[in-house]
Amino acid sequence: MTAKVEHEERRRQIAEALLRIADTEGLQSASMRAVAAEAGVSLRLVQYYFTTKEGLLLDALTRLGAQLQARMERWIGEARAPQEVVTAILSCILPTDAESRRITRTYAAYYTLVLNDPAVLEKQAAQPPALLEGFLAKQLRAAQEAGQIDARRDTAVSAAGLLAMVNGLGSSVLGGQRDGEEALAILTYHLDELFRTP
Amino acid sequence: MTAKVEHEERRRQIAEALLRIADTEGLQSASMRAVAAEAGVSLRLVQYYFTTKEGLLLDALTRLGAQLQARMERWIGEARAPQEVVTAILSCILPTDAESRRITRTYAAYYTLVLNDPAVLEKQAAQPPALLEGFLAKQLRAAQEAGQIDARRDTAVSAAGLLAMVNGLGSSVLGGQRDGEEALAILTYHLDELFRTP
DNA sequence: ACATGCATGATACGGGTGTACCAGAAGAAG
DNA sequence: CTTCTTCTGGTACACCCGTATCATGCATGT
Repeated sequence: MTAKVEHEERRRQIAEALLRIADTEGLQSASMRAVAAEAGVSLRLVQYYFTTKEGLLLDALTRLGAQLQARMERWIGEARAPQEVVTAILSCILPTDAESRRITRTYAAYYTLVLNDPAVLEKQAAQPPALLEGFLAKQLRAAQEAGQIDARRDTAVSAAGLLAMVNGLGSSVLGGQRDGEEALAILTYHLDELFRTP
Repeated sequence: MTAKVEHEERRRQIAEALLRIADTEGLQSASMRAVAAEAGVSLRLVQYYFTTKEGLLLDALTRLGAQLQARMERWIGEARAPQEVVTAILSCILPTDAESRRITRTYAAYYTLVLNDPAVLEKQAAQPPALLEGFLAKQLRAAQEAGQIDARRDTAVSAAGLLAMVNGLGSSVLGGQRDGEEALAILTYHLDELFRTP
């Protein structure tokens, strides 16, 4: 057979074309024909590799999640101290550079789609945020036990609040209300506030 | 003539039909025909009162903004103390009851639309958040001068952070990650944290 | 009473959508 | 060499979209 790698490679090529369109023109502009044109293949091929549009959307979303996770791991790097890890995770989500801007924008595009699609994408997409929040809370707890955070703080609630804040900051950046630098400054301010033992 | 009030009444009726659809099925399902059906009028009428779809979208967005502002003023009520005002404003945005859920969902629907429409809706929609943030910052500053907030806090940055957090919390509620009560709890926790003089 | 203008209804048009169908290449298996 | 599976291209279908057009009602101002 013509090797399975080529098959997967094609799928990747097409799915990434979808993501590119979702980033630049929004998901509603990502028709099958537009994706095919962007990927440089025929409409039939898109149909062949992903039978339905929903399949394509789902696959692309999975890949987007993988990209974000890869970025996070890259940003964490060799950081081991909880404070550094938390800072890395949170600030790498903010749309400060081209890559994060792209990822955030595309996620935002998917967000609206998920809102009005009962639960089709639910199982696929609803887990990362919950897992991430748990991981974050664990890091904060570790920092707290190391004496870097006031013992009276509730680490779980703090983690949820920080994540929500980063999310909201990202929205404001995408909406053009402020730029990435300002958003990052706001985040670091609150992180400094948290990591302070009186 | 048949009185201008009827004209405006019709516009309201149609625009609210649009908002109703945007809430329940998303903005992408709000076609002219669907809006007409929802409002119980003919397609031609929708065209007549709002010549173009963009006009309808814009008008409905303006009304949505007015609804949110009315809700905020209602929630502020007779509260005058800065802490109460801030708490009221922030918590009334969270999707905890039917009305706020509706408003938040509809705003979210518009958000994606604004992201990929260069600047058509910009002037119309980009001002409220900035104004609100300024107002919030002013309230925090007042509370700080009254000694209810640690003097070392940066009120402007805190206001921005809180607003972003509420925004993010709203998204998580809409996404089904947690319910309104939990979100409110997270918000109150951070407010209590802020309004505390060591 | 008639003409004027606003309000409404029915329908048509061009275009874009997701998906289905049919017909061939190309290469492996017998 | 033939046969069969995997892959690719072109095209058609039914549907929905926003908008434009034509025609009619109906109340009013003179």
